[in-house]
Amino acid sequence: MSEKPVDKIAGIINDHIFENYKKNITIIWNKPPSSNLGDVSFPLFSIAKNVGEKIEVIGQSLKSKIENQEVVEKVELKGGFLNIFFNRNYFSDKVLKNVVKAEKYGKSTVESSKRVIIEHTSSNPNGPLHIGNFRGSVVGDLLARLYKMSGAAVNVRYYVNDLGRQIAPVVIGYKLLKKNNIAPDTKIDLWIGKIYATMNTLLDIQEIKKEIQTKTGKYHINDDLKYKIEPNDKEEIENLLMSSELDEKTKEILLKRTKKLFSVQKALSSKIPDLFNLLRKLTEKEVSDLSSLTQEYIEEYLKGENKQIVSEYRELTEKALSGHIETLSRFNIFHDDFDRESDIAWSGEVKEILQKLETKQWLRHDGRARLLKNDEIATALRYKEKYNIKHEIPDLILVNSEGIPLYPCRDIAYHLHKLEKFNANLCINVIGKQQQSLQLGVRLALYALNRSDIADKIIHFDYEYVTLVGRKMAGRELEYVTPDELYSLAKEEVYKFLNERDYSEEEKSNIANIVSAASVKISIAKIDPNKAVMFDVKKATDLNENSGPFLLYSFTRAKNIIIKAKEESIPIEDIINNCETVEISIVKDEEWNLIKLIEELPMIYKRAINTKRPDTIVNFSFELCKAFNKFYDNCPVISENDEKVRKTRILIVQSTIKALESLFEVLGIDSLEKM
RNA sequence: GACCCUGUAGCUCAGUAGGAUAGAGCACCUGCCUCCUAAGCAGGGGGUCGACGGUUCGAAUCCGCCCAGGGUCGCCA
Repeated sequence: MSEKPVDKIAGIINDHIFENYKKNITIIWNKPPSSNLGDVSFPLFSIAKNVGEKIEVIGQSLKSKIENQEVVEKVELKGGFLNIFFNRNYFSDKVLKNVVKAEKYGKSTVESSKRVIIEHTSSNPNGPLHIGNFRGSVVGDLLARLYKMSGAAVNVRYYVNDLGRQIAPVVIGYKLLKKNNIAPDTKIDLWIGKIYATMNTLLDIQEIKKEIQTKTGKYHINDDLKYKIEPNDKEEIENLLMSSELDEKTKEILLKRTKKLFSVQKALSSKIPDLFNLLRKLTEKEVSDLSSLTQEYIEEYLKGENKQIVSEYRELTEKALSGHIETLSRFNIFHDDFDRESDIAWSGEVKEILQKLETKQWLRHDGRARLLKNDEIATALRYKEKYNIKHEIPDLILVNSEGIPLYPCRDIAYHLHKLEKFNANLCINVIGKQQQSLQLGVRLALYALNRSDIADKIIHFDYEYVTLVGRKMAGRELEYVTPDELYSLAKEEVYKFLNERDYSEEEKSNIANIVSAASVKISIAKIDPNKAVMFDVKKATDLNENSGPFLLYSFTRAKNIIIKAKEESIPIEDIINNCETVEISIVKDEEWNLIKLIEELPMIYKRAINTKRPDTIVNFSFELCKAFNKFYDNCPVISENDEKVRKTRILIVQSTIKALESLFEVLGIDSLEKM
């Protein structure tokens, strides 16, 4: 349809008001609460008030203007609303034939002027993806697909934070295992996650023991127990601290840390006893001082000159990343480019940036540390004014007191060339909400560097984190749920259905893969990213609770009608290819409601992009499927005797298929003909 | 203390450029497979939209003030 009927009517109202009252007002419309009130309605209150006319009078004159439109069946004036009923056959004729003939329904050029970078996932390469950062993957993927559907050029990037301090012990642990010919007993990133938890715990134990020794001067560390807290260790430390001369606050902190470490150690030695003990023994045997070795690794990798260490780091992070990629691909989530934080650190850009900032009045020195006075930048360069920020903005720490540049420096450099490389006019960073102030800091730093042009193109698309029912996620204690886990749990559920069906093993496996992926992905995608979610594994893998399988099932039902119709020798291809000649005949509400929804799809895409709410796509898909299932139950296609009605229904089914294919593409889920 | 987000049915969540009787799914009851796959459909119960004020023809939606939960706030990312 070249112009939406609603817009056309709104236009008529607008013209009428302008002609008679010389006023230009925005016309709003909405869906009546019940379909027997009409298909669309225009509230007249504000219009009447605006032009100083009685609602009845303006309503009547608009009614007579509108009711002679071809697409309009009748107009009713009720309770201050102008209610429009469309001519169902006329409206459906336009919609169905347009959709059926479309190469890809919903594909548009609305955003074709945009070149969009979407950065998402960007999880630290020291363990598996868990549902927290996977939420970002899902949201980012939907956004990317949405922009593509709307004609934008899209570049999806993954920022690999391989410089994190906590990665060094993992590299060391991984090397120890490799040297001793211990092979992974599970998916590589999961295995790395275990090493991460273990090595960082060992490191912490060593460090706290050292600290207590220095501070109290009395504690003696048994060399064999450098990396372990025994129950009597714990008692000794507690007694020592209580009787020591240290101030209360220090005592309290040290005590708390000791307790925490003891419980983490306990958790690990019960969850992964073999690996934990093995790594502890290897560390004791082969690493004299884990703490200083870690420091050496961190420093060397930041410099990037020690080939040996660089290659060890690269091997480990590459492996972890390969696990992420494998996981993501199960859910049809792909990246175009991977950028390593270390590459940026080695490039010299950070130095340049710091030098440039050094010349500005906003850089504050504090010993060797460098801080950016963000509040002053935001005021002086009118950032506050532009984005309506009224509160104070905290400083951004660029360099720590040891003179080491921190993460934001690299992120500033990254943004500078990321946008230029792709010639992007929009950059959406899908990053957890915790980084809100950090991300703002980076944009302000760009302002300070006279690159407000770049900063203004960056959007921090923040999403809330995921918590587990009854517990917190904690990588260090191996307390997390992975998308891989959900995927296999969902698969078990799917097989419960499939085992009652007479499909081949190959078919079953294919169906199980697609349904499980959709189930997990949709269960995450359907929630507003702004909402912190309490994640319940049982619910997430309950197929009745989730809309993913429901969407897929609706599609198979639609497809099946077409397949069956062909078997019954109904000339489907012919009807579809020559749909112009079909005389549309709508006889049931279920047909009509479905068609109205199909017509809305392009608008839904537009709105999802404008409001940056990819979750609305899921809700719309669900509504559409619901309407289709009602149609399915009430409107037989193949056995329908009236030829016009039958052909109309075939076009309705085909349009539904087209709409769902489009939606599935945006959601990144595969479709099935059988399930 | 400052800032951001959230609070809607027993549970999980939609609905916010102000609109008519606040909606789904799950769970709980009741029906429907001689009929295109029942992973479906039909029906039922269940709500002071966190509280109180304000703005107006009209508020879950906008404003103010509270309350509760989560997050961030100088060297981790």
